[in-house]
Amino acid sequence: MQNSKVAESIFSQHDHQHCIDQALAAAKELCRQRKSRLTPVRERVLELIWQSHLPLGAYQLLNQLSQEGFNSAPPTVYRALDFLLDHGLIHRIASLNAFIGCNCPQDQHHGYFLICRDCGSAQEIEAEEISSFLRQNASAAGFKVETETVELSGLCPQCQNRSQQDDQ
Amino acid sequence: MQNSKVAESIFSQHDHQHCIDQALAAAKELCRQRKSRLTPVRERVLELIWQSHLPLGAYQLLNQLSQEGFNSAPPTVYRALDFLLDHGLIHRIASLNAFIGCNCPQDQHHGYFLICRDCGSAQEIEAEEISSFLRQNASAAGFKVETETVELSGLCPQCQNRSQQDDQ
DNA sequence: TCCAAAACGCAATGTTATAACACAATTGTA
DNA sequence: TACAATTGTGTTATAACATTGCGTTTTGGA
Ligand SMILES: [Zn+2]
Ligand SMILES: [Zn+2]
Ligand SMILES: [Zn+2]
Ligand SMILES: [Zn+2]
Repeated sequence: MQNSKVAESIFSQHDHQHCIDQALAAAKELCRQRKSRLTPVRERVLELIWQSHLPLGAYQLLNQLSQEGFNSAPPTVYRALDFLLDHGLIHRIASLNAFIGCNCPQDQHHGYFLICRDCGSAQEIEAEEISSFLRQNASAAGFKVETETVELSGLCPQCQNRSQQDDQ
Repeated sequence: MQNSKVAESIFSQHDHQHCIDQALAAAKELCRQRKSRLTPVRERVLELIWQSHLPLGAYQLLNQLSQEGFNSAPPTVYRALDFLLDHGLIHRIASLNAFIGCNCPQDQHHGYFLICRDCGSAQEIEAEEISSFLRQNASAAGFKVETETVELSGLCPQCQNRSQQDDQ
């Protein structure tokens, strides 16, 4: 965790093609290093997930895949998602049953998310402090944490402004 | 949040009948105050949820209800669950698609959970520090938190001991 | 007693995820 | 290159979770 990208807000306008390019490049490099195969389906699913910062459901991905001539049965997309999850290239958002790209797949980590209920965007936020804080709380109960699900839903800066304007 | 019950670990052996009695009594009192109707289905669903500290899925509840002569279609149990959720008598655990009783429904709060992957028990943990910490982190990104999903999965004290013994 | 709102019964359907098994592609090895 | 083992994919079916719509019953209050 922690490179300069992480701090950038995805809620504001930004060069999203850069997000995509970087994610795809990182994925290819990672798979090369690990001698894992980023097959066409897997790569395409990752691209589809990165088309925006909106978490996508498996069946949304499935629809898009099938329109592109890929085979379109649930196992196809779930297998691709499993692969991407295993390699940390995406995260699953439990409260939405949806999947989102990870912008720092190099280092193993849990995903912590800010999810806007209005525009739907999900931003992954910095982890170390949160993780240590939560683990500290858990260990007070003698509990050994293995996986962490932290998903905060609410309003992003943009949508707060928008709803204020609407009030007027 | 915050009465003496909260700190007690549900992972160790305890007088669980006391948990049940207290939860049911609190529910009745709360509904009385709010002039809400804790109907037979709703009460029975709450009892079923409290039969242990294992989060239960809607269809597990449905099976048990039907064996008791209650109507057994999904909407029945989901409506009861919605009622109980609305009144804070239970929490939904997103990472499990399951429901668990709340031991302090008096005050409105989010549920933070320690979930043992071995025995399946889920313990709700104290909230205020976690909540303020998370909100602080979120507000640094200009994000306004409304709902919080915090679910830590791992090994409870008991199951840590057990797996150590198994290793020998 | 009558009414409106709340709760419930019921059937169908929608959504998310996995099981099981056959076949194809890839990789490492002799 | 042959060939076995592994890994990935196609396909069908089904499990698991959740909601919609509509009509009937119950309930509490005017
Ligand atoms: Zn972007
Ligand atoms: Zn937003
Ligand atoms: Zn108990
Ligand atoms: Zn346990």
